[in-house]
Amino acid sequence: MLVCALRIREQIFIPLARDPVARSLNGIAMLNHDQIWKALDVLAQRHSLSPSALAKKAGLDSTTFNKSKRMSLDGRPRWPSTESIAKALDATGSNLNEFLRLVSDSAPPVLQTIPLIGFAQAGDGGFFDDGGFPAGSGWDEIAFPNVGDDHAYALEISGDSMLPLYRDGDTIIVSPTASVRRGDRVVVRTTDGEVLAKELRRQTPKTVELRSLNPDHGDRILPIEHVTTIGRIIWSSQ
Amino acid sequence: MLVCALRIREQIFIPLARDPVARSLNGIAMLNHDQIWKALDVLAQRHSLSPSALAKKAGLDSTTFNKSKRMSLDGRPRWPSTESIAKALDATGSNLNEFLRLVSDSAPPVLQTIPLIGFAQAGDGGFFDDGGFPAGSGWDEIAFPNVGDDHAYALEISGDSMLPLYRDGDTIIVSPTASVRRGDRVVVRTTDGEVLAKELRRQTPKTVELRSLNPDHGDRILPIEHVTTIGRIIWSSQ
DNA sequence: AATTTACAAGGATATATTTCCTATATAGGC
DNA sequence: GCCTATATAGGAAATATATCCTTGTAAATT
Repeated sequence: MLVCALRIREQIFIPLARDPVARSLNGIAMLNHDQIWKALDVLAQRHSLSPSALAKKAGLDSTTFNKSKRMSLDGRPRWPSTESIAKALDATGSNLNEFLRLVSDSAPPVLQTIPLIGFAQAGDGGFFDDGGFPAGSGWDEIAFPNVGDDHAYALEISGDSMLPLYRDGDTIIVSPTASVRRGDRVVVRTTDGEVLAKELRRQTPKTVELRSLNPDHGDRILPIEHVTTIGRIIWSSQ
Repeated sequence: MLVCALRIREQIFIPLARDPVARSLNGIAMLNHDQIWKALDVLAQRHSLSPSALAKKAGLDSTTFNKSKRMSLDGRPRWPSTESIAKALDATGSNLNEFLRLVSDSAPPVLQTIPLIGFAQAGDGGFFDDGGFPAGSGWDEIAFPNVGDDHAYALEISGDSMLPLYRDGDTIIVSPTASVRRGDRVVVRTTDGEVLAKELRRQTPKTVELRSLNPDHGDRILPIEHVTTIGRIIWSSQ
């Protein structure tokens, strides 16, 4: 599990900003100026828009965000107005949080919105798409550090069937795209609509072998064709 | 544990924005406009500055952020320019992410910097102060959602002594100020310099009774005067 | 090939924010 | 109370960004 632990560390452990040091104002102002324009470009891209299309969508003149207008002829940087940015954000259904995520390369890891549902509900239809990702409208949401998987979801445990590890009411964070290996704690969805939280013992081309988290329950060997998805459990509340 | 689970939910579960719905642009623009001015005011306050002193510190004219100039005579909202905001941030040694926290009342909870240390090291001297809070310079740091305890710390498990619950390399988040009750998973520090992760069975005026997380180990009953601190485990990596 | 559409550069003008300036209010020190 | 410094309101002018408009290019459509 050392590799697994390191992976978690890599994702969450960050070099945080130290005390501000003496800096030249001009250098920083230029940096933020570039970042703001870049963020607008990324915002446009994310919505499959060109800068001019983003401006138009925002009710601004199509030339407002032109690259050619980002520096004056006299070499002075031109800053988009705060109002223009607000309009662009609104036109794309984005909020200021998302914009500032785009702005700052040196930001701490962003919080991720993680959909949350009860464990018992997870087997019902309509909550996952074909890829095993959360879908539909029955999900609540929690905030958590970026776990490196946009499709991560949270399940709230119900009942005592996963003791001693997970108690009633605990919340587990699941990454459906994370690679899994022997020993990982996983959530498995079967074609029968079952949702299981187990430890992965072995995975072959034909079967998935799972060890129960509750020692009172036996191991489970599933034919691979009965397994819809396997997601790795990455955090658990206590 | 229902109350415990609810407590965690209260701290982390947030009502996040749903899908954008039809909204009048003017209403939203006004909202962000107010927020940005308010954020500038809070930024000034945080540095014991008035709006005019903040403007001056930023190299702007002292009237730039005057309250009297935030709406034009014709009723049109005036927005501070992005350049002015950038200068104010730089003058106060703030970055855009700190500004974000000030801007948006509906922002997700802030990230908390949580000190991290190896479990085996935690019993060594110099890592905790008298109140059981992290101290000294041997701590690494991770980012985590605000757990409601400024003194929370993280311990990285080493060894197999806490199986099946915690494996080698797992990281647990501990709140030293959280109240604990029977059934809580806790980290106990003793006067002998031991650090134990156990489940709290009973706490009386004279003793603390702990159930081992590893069923191979017996329960432990400690005289209260041997117990330095008890912190509650609130999250665990998997 | 001709036309239409989208995108972007560039210039002139309109509009919005900052700057400059003045006056008044407030707070702190003597 | 007086003096000084700071904070704030308000008006005019300077400066900066948005808007309007034109032109050129590329790609898609007819």
